[in-house]
Amino acid sequence: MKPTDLMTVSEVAQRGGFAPSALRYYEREGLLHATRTAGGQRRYERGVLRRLAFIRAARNVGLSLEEIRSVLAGLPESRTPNKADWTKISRAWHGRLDEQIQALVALRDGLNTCIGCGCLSLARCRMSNPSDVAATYGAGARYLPPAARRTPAGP
Amino acid sequence: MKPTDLMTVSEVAQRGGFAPSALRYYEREGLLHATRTAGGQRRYERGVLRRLAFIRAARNVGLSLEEIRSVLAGLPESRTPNKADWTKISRAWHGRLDEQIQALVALRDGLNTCIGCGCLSLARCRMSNPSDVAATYGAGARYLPPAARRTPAGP
DNA sequence: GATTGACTTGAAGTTAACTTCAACTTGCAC
DNA sequence: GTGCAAGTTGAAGTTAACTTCAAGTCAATC
Repeated sequence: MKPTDLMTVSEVAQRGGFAPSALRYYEREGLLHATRTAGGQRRYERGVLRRLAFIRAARNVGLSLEEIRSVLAGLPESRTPNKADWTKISRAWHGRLDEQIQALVALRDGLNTCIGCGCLSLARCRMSNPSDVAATYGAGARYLPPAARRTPAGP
Repeated sequence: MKPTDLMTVSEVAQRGGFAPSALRYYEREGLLHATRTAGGQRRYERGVLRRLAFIRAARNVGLSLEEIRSVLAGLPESRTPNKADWTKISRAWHGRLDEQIQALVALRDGLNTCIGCGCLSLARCRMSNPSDVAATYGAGARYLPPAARRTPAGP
């Protein structure tokens, strides 16, 4: 609890790989919390880095900030989240990743079929049939987004 | 080339699973072409359905419209694209899908490690380390986007 | 105690991929 | 030949996830 444990916004930005503006945005959106100095400047506890690591990973997996927010809301506020807290959350991802991998494999194999038959037919091709898309991947499923491509905010 | 082969915008929207506004948008962006009636209304040839199927599949795989546009630009304008034309394009996707699957598997396995060690450490966890993200997945890689979740435009 | 670089806020801007709107025109059925 | 559903356009609106800006404040150093 030494004050030296606290980090400024630019320090966190640097170490966490996010732009300061993103940190402020995340705070407004309720994903992050910062204490304040007497003068009103943000000071972050070390735990924020783990939180940011989690946020980045979640974004890479395709979760929206809103989803991440609600997942993070499951963390205990009363104490510093421990290994078990994080593990519980992470475990849920495993299933999600498995689903995503399966969906992609299905997509690839469907594509093989298409290459084989050269069809890309609207009626049959599972790559693109609109109803198939809904049926195959379900309403809640999401996949790795362009976010994964973004360069983590640099200088 | 019978005029009866031509479809109206709402017919294509219905059959292709896109909203009419999306079709007009795609046309503005150079992904689609439509002939016009004397009065200026759009009429689509049957081939547009295959093109739309391709666009949908590409979107599901995470390509931006810009990328799709440039891929589609590789199709011959002088003749109706044939089986071989589409196959050539589709083949390139196979590699892309393989890459995406590999990336996801790496992510999942990294996550296993994290669950095992409970770390989610910024320094070590390949799930979230900013530089790892860039290094592991490369600048050009993209993954399945929220687009896959969207319901294909309905009534 | 003055300098100055880092920090603050709210508001507005950005991008992709569309959708919605208003005002007007076509084209097919009767 | 008329009625009206369906089509047309350009402009503006939408959403997520931020960034940028302007105008001003803080805090660490000299």
